[in-house]
Amino acid sequence: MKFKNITLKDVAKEAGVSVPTASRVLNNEKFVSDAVRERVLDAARRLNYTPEWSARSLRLRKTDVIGVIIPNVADYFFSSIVLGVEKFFREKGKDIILFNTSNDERIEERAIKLAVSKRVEGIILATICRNHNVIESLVEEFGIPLVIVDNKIDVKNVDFVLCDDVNCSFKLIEHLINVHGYKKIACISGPLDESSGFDKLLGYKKALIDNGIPVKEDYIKIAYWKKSKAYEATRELLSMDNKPEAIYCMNANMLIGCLRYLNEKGVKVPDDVAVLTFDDYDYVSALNPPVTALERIDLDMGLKAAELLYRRINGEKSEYKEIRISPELVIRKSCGCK
Amino acid sequence: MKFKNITLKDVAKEAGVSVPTASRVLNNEKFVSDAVRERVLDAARRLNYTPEWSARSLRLRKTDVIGVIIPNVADYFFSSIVLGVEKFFREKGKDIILFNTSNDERIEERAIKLAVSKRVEGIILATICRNHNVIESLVEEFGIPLVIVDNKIDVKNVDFVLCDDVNCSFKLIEHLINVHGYKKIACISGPLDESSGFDKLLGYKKALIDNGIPVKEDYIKIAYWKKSKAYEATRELLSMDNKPEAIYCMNANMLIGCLRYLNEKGVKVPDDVAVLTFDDYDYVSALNPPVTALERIDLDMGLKAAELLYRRINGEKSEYKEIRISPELVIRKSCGCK
DNA sequence: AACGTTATTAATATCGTTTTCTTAACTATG
DNA sequence: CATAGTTAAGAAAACGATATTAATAACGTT
Repeated sequence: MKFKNITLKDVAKEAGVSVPTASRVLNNEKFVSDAVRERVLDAARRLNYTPEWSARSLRLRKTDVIGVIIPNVADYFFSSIVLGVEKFFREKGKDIILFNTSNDERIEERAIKLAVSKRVEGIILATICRNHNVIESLVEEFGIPLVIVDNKIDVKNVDFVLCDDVNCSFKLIEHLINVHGYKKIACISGPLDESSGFDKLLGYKKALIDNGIPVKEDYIKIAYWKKSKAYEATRELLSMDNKPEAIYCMNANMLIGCLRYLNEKGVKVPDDVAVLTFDDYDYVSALNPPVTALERIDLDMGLKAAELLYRRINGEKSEYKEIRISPELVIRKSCGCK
Repeated sequence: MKFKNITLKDVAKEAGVSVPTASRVLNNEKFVSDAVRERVLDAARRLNYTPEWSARSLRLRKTDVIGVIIPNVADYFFSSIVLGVEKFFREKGKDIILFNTSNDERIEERAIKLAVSKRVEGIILATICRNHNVIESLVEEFGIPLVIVDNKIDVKNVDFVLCDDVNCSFKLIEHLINVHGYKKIACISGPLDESSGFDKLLGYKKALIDNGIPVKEDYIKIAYWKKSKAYEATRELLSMDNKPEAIYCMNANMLIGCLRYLNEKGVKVPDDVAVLTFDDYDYVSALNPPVTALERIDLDMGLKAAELLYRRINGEKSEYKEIRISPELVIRKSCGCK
């Protein structure tokens, strides 16, 4: 069943040349005669030769492998990032190996170390880590290029690809205030020790304050990006004496939790309460009513991160960047429009 | 910045032993004195040694890498499979490298060849390929264990992990007939040259026939798993003289397309038309009304496939299996229940 | 005391590449 | 025609690990 692998030696022998010559041909180097080149290529084709990558890696000290470390592949946001990264690097002839951290800080830490020990050429990381020492020391010590997506943390010598969370949140809330005249706006927020949560809340508050509406702490529910907690939060919000007129969900997961409760109780959107979400996914526009959101950026984010990483791998030495993507509003019916 | 990598030689020197001895210690082999073992481990720790995997692979002729080939990571169904596979194999100390085929047969073919040439130890494949020669010849020639998920194709010496599509479709339709008395049931189907599409249609037809309802070809729309085509199909169905009482979407993507049309036109579910879907994802239960579906199996599928593959990698020689997962109905309101 | 046995370590070969380093042959130049 | 320069190809070394084989030490047996 399993035959002996064809090596360069076999190809060389078949073509009647030395091994290094065969190597030179297959790597498209100069200084080989056309006759020999032809013979070697022909032999390689005939024998169906495929190079042994581990030998090549060993010699060349490069693996052509990229590490992608994310909290959850089965989350639309992250899997879209992975899609972009895979597409970009596949074309460049690099493989990506995937690490799923399950939102566990220790697993993330282990994943980073593992990736480094496997000599990946670069890492794209969607971090949930609060302890940045590991990251910092690995970057310092091994000099592996690192691009962090979605969350800003305090680490040097790293590129970031982020969403312009503050302004985006701001835009959503201003729409509610300016167009619909709402004043009682609640939000279901992510955790505040992640910049993507913190900044979104910042934008929310800024929009209120700029428009002379006092921030009401009761209207802010932290649901840690989770459906079940958002469900609970929605229940609490609707059982208040001073019910909000609108609920702003800071990601799509929490939107799902929120809508589950609303549908269960027969609360009408947007008549009884308006609903907004940050992320726009396919199903958001298929909801009844379709939900107002911001344009999708995950695909773009993956692509941008990949591009940046690629340039670093190829030795670009420029200042470390912090790219902010700024999606536009996608107005649908759940906010009360139309 | 980037220091010289620490090799086993350095460790050996530091510990004052030979290289092979250091190797034996780190691989937990017998025939080393406790004193030496301690010295080597200590040296390795002090120098922060990490093995060079390509060297190890070269010598051992094993890569500890699994290939996962799927049409689209950013599709919930497939990313959930990936999640299961990653979790399983991470624990076994194996990496997974991801190939996204973008639903393109040629890319899939290339991915398989690439995976093989990278000497992955096994492959998990969600295929859309109609030309099975490539698969067959690779399995034959290289003897790499292969587990195919979601679609049955005509290939020998391969394990399958599938959904019991015929019976599941049957269950859904029978529910519509028996409980709700519907007779005019349309379906939006996947392509029929994939078993997952063909078998679902088979179950649909069987349910009708077994209950004495003639199959009406006009009620069968092929939408190739796509949102846009499902949108179009829904439009066609609702513009028929003899409108269906219920629409059965064979996957969640097509459900989204279908619902988009229904919501846009203000068609009431389930009063004007009942709706069913095959796949159940988080958002399906957050829709208004929540949509009746079958239990999720994607996570389970990934795990099962990984287990099977792992056993093959470890040399299990038993008969090749065809595992069928059989999810139960999840009855919600979109079918007219409650 | 001589020998065999066993536990521990070292020396060497090997995996499949690519990178020097050489050497040979050919070309151009005066 | 001599000499330098260029092109083409091979020989040998290297990458970092492990497997195989050989060597040594310690020990018990007779």
